[in-house]
Amino acid sequence: MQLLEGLTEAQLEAVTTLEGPLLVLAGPGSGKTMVVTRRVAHLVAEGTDPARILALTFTNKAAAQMRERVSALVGDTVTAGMQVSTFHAFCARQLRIWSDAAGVSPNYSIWDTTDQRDAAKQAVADAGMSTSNWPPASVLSTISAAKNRLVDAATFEQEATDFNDRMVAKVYNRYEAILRRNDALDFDDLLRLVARMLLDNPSVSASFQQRWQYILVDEYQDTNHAQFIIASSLAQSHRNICVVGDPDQSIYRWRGADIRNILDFEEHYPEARVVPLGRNFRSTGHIVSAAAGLISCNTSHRHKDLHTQLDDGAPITIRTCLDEHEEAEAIVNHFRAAAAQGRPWKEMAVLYRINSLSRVLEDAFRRADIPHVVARGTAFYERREIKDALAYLRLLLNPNDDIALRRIINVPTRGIGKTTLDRVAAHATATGCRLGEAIRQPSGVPELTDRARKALSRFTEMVDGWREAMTSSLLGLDLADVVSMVLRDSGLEAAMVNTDDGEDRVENLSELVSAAADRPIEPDEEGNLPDLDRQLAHWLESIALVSDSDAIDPESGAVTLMTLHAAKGLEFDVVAVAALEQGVLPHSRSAMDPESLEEERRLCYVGMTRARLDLLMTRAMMRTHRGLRDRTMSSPFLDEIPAAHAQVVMPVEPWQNTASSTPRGPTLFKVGDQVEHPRFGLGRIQRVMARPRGTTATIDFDEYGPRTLLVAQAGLERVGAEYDDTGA
DNA sequence: GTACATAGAATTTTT
DNA sequence: TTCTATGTAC
Repeated sequence: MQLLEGLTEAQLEAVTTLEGPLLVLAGPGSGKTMVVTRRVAHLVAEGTDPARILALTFTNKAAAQMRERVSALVGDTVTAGMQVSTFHAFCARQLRIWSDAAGVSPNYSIWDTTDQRDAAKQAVADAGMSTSNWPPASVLSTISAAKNRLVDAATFEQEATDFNDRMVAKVYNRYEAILRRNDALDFDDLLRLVARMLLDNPSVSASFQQRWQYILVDEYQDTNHAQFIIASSLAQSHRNICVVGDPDQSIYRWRGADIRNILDFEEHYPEARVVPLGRNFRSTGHIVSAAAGLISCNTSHRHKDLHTQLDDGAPITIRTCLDEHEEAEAIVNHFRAAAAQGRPWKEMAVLYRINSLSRVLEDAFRRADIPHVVARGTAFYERREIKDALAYLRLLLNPNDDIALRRIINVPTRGIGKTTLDRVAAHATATGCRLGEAIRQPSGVPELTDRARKALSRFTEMVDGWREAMTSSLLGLDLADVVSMVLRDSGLEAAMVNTDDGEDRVENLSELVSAAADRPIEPDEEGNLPDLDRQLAHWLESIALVSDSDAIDPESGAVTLMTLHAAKGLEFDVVAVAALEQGVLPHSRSAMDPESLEEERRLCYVGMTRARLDLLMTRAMMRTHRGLRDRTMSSPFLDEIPAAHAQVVMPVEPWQNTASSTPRGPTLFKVGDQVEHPRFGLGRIQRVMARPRGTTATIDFDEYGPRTLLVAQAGLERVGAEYDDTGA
């Protein structure tokens, strides 16, 4: 049978073990995706009803990929019945279906990180604490960790022993109250409430287990406690649970991932079959050995090393550069050389630890005219006008969502300013009603001016008008109609027209309308089309759960720039990992804690193992961060890579480049001079260096940014008088 | 009530 | 560097 062809013994075992608990330990490049998809296809081919299969992943992209690959094997009529979903999307959907059992409104809002921070900030203030001593973001991360362990506010308060936890407990209580009052859930709630429901409600749990008889969990090493509870509850009776993962690729500890879930799988399921896939089919020998050498420095690394039967290939390159600009240039040149040998751009990627590094790299690729995309799927939905539009829609579904309400009640300005809102809010608090209700009764608030009352009434009429239009079967609106109606009536669109970048914004808004029109409409469990409210809820939900890695399009024909986290699960012919510096990779925030340092090492390992043929690792000796230029120290990880597999490249003539060391001789240029270049136009010299091929100057061009050129060949002209200030 | 300016802070990764 | 929050002028 075709499904079982060309597999190694281990892979075959993983594909054909259909019943009972199964742990697949899949090293990078070990054919994990192929094994998983064939196993699902095999399950269906053996007569399992696809509707009984539930596959859970971490990203939408992984879910889409799995659905696609299984379809390719068994046809999409079969996969249509299958549930392939991310944990969060699965939970979000189940909570709308089982809202009564879970104790939430079916129209609940999902609050994103910004909304959460606003709520936490308010909670800190309500608790009488100062937001400077208790930064909302840090309090939130403690709360998030508690939620992921299924510890609610009351339990957290009971268990809080030290001062810090006791203070956080006060915030946690109030934060939860705010969420509840607003019919809002944060990301952690989605998992937590489903886990709680499965634990506490036997009939719901039974119904879930009846419905899905085969559970598959991808990236199991990254599951947190809530996800563990969900997966094990689902498999409780039939124990048909297959988990796939690799402890060496666990990189989400900071988000509550508990590596013990995968390490202790055999304890939870003593009858489990364990299939290690350690042979790498992806990368050439030097790359595999370099990565294996690095990961062997982790004390948590217990499994057999990765190995390959492919050729050795080329050693990896470890390159030290002078600064981030030269680093970006080195990567560009490296990629250009690979392209000259016939490698397509889409088979190349630059990986970095922190998003802020993308800028310099992006500039370099743009200047070099190389097609490139930065993986930032959430960027579109973070634009102000889009967030505003979505807030209107959220409010339409959930009138109790104060954060949405406050965001748009005066956008565009309609005379409902801070004073008015404060008065209404004070009144609402005093009378114990919600803000959303209070603005509907402006006459009940004595402090308001007539003008403010009128403005509030107009706002209410507008929203009510939309609701009516939505429920009117006569109009027969679809979701895209609703979106454009809101954009038009709210004045959001019209207000854009006169702003400086108005055209782009109007375009973004119409893109949002197209997105509403193009979104897939899934029929519900009974095969009926959901009503407009439900469609809106599903759409907003899918938007809330978009991630950066969702934007990666393998067919785009461009170099991909992304974080190391976003790169998990992907592979490329040529990979550059940038900024291997102390404090960046490993990140400075991991320095205190040995376990975090190990996670940074795993992150580096994940990055290295993305490369099939060619791996470049770079670091800069100087780097500008938050506007400050600093010397850097090399990452300890570079020293842990076995020398036999790496070729080390150092800068040719470092440190002849300070302002005082202007070379003597025929050079007419020195640091700070304004010069003109025939192609790049005006710029200012930042640096002059003696290099083997002649004197070079690094010039910050007004139009093209910094470039390093050979003075003898560049045809530079000095412009204007000499300046005393160097402008730097 | 609104728009602009200036001071100050900024946690890395993400559902 | 870039964003945000707060204060000031209209």
